[in-house]
Amino acid sequence: MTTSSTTQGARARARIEVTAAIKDEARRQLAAEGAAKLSLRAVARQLGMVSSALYRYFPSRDDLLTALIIDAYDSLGERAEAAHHAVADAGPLSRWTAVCEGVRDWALAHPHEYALIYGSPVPGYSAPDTTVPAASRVGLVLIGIVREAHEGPGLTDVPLPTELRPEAERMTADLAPDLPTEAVTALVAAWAQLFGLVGFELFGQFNRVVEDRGRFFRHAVAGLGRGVGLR
Amino acid sequence: MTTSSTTQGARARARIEVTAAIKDEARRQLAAEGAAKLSLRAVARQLGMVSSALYRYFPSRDDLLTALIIDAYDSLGERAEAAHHAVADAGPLSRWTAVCEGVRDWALAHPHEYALIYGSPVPGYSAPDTTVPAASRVGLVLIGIVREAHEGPGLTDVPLPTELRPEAERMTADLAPDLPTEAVTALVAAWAQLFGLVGFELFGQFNRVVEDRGRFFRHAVAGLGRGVGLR
DNA sequence: TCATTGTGTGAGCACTGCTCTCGCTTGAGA
DNA sequence: TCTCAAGCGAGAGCAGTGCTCACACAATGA
Repeated sequence: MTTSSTTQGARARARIEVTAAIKDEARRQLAAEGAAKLSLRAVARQLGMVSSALYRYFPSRDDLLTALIIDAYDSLGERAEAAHHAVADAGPLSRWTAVCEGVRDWALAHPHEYALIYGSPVPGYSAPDTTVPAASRVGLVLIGIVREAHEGPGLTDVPLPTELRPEAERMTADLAPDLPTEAVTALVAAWAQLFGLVGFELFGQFNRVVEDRGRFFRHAVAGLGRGVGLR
Repeated sequence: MTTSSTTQGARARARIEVTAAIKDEARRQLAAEGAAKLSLRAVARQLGMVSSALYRYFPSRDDLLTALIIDAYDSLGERAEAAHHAVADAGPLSRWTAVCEGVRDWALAHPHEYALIYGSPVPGYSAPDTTVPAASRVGLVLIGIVREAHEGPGLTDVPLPTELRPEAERMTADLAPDLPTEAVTALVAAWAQLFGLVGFELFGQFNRVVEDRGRFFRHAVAGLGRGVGLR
């Protein structure tokens, strides 16, 4: 045991490659057919291996899905971070809408992966804690925008009823102790509402209702940003 | 042919009963295990019939799901309408939050049915137009609240950028020509955002983030209502 | 009365996730 | 350098799935 260093034997390198190949093929099937039709046997078949061999790499279908979920969160998180960096010198509200549009663009480009992470959780499946860091990335970008606004041009005041103050302060301590608790609370709500907009567009709820969805989305998320105190 | 009247033969009545029994058992399995694990064979087994017999009533698994979807939409719609009637003499904003809380309560009580209609669409499944009337009921309740506010105490002004005006007027003509286009546009956005809040709570996105979810929800939807112009 | 229709049966197809045993190959320690 | 456990792939097999089809029986309407 105690095999430590980076340059492992051919065995270990092969394992990494095969694992990646399985995930790639699985992602391809996911994009083509959706999570429910992702079949271990079909993945193995496509890779020219027998289905049981695949269990050497992923102990179950759910574990494969978990790997794909983490990748999807990371992919979306990267997109949000990239969108943020691309408009680094704009005002807070512009940065906010840019990040939101990055999220929407990613979702439209990867509908099945979006459904995997923000749609209904698959069967009895419940995401393990492993996914938490990747899942947090979009939220962290949004917090970053509020923070920069707070330290820079400032935030407008948003109301917070007293009955919610204990919970608001709990959340603030957890998420961003350096920010006004009103802004943090509004941010959490806006975060959820953002994905309501994206989900409704993606899952067909806007069919026959909203046509010019890009413009509608831009307007709606600008409203969200203002609700958080950005300007 | 041309069998017309209500009091059909025993055959027809039996068909209705069996159809209902199938849906009931299917709903039971849906609530217990979720849509993906709903099995025609298991339903048939539970009902003491052979699986192929079930195809006399529902031509495919998707058709059974469609029936359940419509029922779920109707159940949710009823709940929203009941919540509305229960606070008929309150102010518009109170009525708004009451309806939103009705939606949330229903979702928490029927998580799998909620996932079925507002989560990611099942496999390759895409909901047929049959579901539209049932799916519209919650939206109609919300429109009704805005209408009563408009005809009664009035709506506060909400901004609408000129670039969105054409789309906003299209939506208004479709949904509620008698209401201010600013309010209708804001309403559509709030409608989607409402389900973002519900979905995040139900699908675990609020785990480790929001604890006092009832209060948080109440606060957030009050903000949504204000964004539409209610007071 | 008789033919048509509706309904339940059971076998069967092609597929799924997953398990288990069997050998081959690899690579680290003696 | 040799050895032997561990890693890995093959294949058979189990229990389950959605769905189809030929068949038999019962209800219905002409």
